[in-house]
Amino acid sequence: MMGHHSCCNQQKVKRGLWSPEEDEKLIRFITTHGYGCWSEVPEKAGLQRCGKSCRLRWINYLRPDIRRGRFTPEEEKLIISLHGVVGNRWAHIASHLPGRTDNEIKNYWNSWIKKKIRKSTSAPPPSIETSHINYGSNQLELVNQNLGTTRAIPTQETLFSSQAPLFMFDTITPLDGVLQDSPHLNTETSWNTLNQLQVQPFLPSTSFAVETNNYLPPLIDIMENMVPIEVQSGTRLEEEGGEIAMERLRRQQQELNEWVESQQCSNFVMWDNIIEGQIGVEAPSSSTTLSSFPSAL
DNA sequence: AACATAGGCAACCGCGCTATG
DNA sequence: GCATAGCGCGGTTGCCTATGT
Repeated sequence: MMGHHSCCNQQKVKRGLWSPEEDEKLIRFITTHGYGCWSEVPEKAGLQRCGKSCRLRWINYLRPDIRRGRFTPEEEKLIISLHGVVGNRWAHIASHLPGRTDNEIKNYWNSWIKKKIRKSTSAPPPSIETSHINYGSNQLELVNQNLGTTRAIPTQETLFSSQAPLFMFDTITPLDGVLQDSPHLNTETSWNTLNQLQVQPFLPSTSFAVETNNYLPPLIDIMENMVPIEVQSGTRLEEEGGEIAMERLRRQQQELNEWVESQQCSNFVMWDNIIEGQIGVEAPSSSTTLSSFPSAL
């Protein structure tokens, strides 16, 4: 039996809460040596913990860029909105909130949702039937199947002010390197609500948000057919692979634009953001409508 | 004041994926 | 192709504190 978690099978591993001394040891070790292999960290750092525990402690609590304290209303809205789209994919949601961990968001959601459910027992949320969205249950199934999770249809609490459903997805591979030199960064990247809320989207990849009047199986198809763009982070256009990736990106963009046009979307926004703030993308004050959305990169 | 209960949070567990040999 | 190890993720537990009785 493949030694399940042999890292934790050692006899003297300590468990439970971390003491300040242990924290200090871990911080000192990681900040001087970094972490290549977590399983080696405890021994080298002089800790009676398993590597997994060290990793968790570092990721969720000790790392310097962690953001602690209460969630802001903006963060809360973003979480609610994202949860409506991707469901319980906490790590994915966390990737949109710089400095927040999946664990923190999950805990927050679990507390929050309990309250919400309790409160709403007297006034249940509108059912799908009462919303204006028109789609068949088979389509819903299709979407859930394709996207892997069952999710709420986000009608009530999306970041957008309208009642149209919001869909959002990321390209599979980070594009930061390619986009560094891309003219596309000069487009009217738009995310009105985020801008209004002064939330800086902070994603590991290019993302699209589509607000539609219709339901979305065609978009799912596009997503399914998207080819991962594999370019090392930091690759520039003039370097090997840059052109090809850019071409693929253009093609994807075009497909998406075509689809958006065919769907009479009420709104179509797209934003980029770049890891570690290498490039800041300023969102304009108002959302770019389809008609003014630049079709070319 | 003493106890019970609920909520918030940090940490753990087990599974699945990936890399390596 | 198989075995193994490490890591990341989502679900879950359990401790501590605040609040209620």
